Amino acid sequence: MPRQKTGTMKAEEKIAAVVAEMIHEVTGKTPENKHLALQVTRREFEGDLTLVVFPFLKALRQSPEQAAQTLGKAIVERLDEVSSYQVVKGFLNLSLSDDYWQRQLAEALTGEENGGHEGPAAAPAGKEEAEGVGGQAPVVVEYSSPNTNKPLHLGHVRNNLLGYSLSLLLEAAGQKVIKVNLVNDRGIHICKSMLAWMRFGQGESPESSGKKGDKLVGDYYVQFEQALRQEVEEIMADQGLDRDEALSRASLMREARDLLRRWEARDPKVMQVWSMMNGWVYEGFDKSYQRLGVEFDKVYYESDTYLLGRDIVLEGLKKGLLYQKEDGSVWADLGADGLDDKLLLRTDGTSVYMTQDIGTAQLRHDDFHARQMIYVVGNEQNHHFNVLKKVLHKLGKPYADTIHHLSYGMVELPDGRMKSREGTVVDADDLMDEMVRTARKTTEALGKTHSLDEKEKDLLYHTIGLGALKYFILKVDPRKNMLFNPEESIDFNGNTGPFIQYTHARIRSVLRKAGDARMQEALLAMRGAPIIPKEKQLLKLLFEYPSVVEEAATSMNPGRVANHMYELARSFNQFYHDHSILGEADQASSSFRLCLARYCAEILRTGMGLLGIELPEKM
RNA sequence: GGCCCCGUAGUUCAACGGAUAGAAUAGAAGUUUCCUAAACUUUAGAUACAGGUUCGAUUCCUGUCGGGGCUACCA
Repeated sequence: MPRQKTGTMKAEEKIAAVVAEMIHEVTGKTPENKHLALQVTRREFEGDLTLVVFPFLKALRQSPEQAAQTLGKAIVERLDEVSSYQVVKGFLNLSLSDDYWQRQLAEALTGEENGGHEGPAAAPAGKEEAEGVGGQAPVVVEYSSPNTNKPLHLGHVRNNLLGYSLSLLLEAAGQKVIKVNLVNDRGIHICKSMLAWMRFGQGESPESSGKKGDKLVGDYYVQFEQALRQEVEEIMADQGLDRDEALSRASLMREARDLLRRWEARDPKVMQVWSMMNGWVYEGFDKSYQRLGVEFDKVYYESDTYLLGRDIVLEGLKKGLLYQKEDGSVWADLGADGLDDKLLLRTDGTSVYMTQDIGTAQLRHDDFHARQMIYVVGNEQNHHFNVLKKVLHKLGKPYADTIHHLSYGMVELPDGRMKSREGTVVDADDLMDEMVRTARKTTEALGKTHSLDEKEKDLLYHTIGLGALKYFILKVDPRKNMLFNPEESIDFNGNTGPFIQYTHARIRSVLRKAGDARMQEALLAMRGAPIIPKEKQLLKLLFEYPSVVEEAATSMNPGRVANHMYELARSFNQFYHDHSILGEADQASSSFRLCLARYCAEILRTGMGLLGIELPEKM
């Protein structure tokens, strides 16, 4: 069901009400809400809204045709908004009057808000009560969650775009949203890049080398792994040991572990290198985030949360909620949940990944008392989050139930997943560079940049390139794995971001030509214009938008919005190809089309905005 | 081995249990004196397989086959 609007009642709700009433009159039963939901009539049939009558047949004791006829007749009689109905098999197709459509359009264009952006204030009054949550408890969305030993790659790109878009979607659906990042800034992998830098770096810095900070640190991590592999090979050859044994004897590995111990002991020298190198990485990340257009309200660092996690675990142990083995390691018994027991503190008392996440969850809960804590994390960690929830339950934390893992699929390459060992990792910055380069090439080839200065051009190419990338990724259902082929550049034609951007630019061009005065006139002058099929199709898509946003928010799937935006743009192009807006002789029709085009541009802008995609005025 | 996810045109993606399974791209053929041809039109092409549930299944259930993930005192 569409969200209840303050003020006017939508035709759909009135229709549903009439149907419910009719069914009740005849049968004495109240039909289920889900059966009263209307769907937009498919393109190939006449009508605007469709009611499926099959669910009512038993109660009404009528044939599909009869039932549809009865209901259709009653609806047309009782509601001015509905002008006619057609019955096709068990489907009742209702047509709304042209006048109703035009009133809706005028209202949409003059209202303060446009579709889907109602803001928290417009949320229905008893909503919080109904959910038993006091006030405006926010939703916390964690995304990005990078490690500080490697630059961002394509997988992070999907994660960041999803997390950011999801946050905007939830806000559009009336929630208060806090965007957070959790930086994994501690652990053996960080020590590896530190060690390599200390050994081989000779004081190299981003300034001295001109390298982006995250890249520089990533290079040392790679260098460590190479040096380590070489040392291990040598040990294996010289001493005839197997790989595991050789690994544990390798001096590099021992030094890295030693570094970790010194770090945990807060050795000032180690801390100094650590914070310096992390600083470089953050500078680099910030550049990438800025280019991607994502941001955070708060950043958590694992180095701040793992100790809290350890305290919580120790407390749980004291309370007897956890158990300790003879070697000193601490475990959660998850046998009752059908899972293996989970280690929470190692024999030497240090923390594991799970321990840190326990601390993070607690800290986050204390900070925001969120109604929901969403973690945008890859589906390879399904098990981890399952266990996390179970462990928190075991520890008696009620917020365990507020945790939701938005488990998204991997980005795969034609030969499978990215592997750093095989050098197939697609770097985020490189990818963005390439997108912008392609945007430049394509745009210049079309020769449409005369009127822009250099700065405007750069901005435009960035907008188009990033638009293509974001749309490419967000149009896919987050839960599914998706494929990226580095050999083929991401498309700019067809079902793509630039296609939608281009459609918007064309509309804006028409609107500029019309001018403000004519636009104002049009609002009043459009009444009485007959609506033709291609206009009707556009109207349907435009007014379907709010429910699409709602659906996208509840299903946490920005792809819903992306695909709707494409439908809308395509539908506009079809209309625009066949019919003139400003050249139309009939004043009412021309005005109506102008309004239609304007609303179309607005919905495209807000909808694409929810995907983090900007739409240029010209391109 | 166990658990989880996924199999839709050549390819990449759609489809609250609803009508004749939509698009894009690649292929073939067209459209520009006209508000931006990054557009529009036509054409051909798919639900892995076998059962079941029901008015109706790509969607839900069972089995088979195929792909991926997880199953660390890594993160």
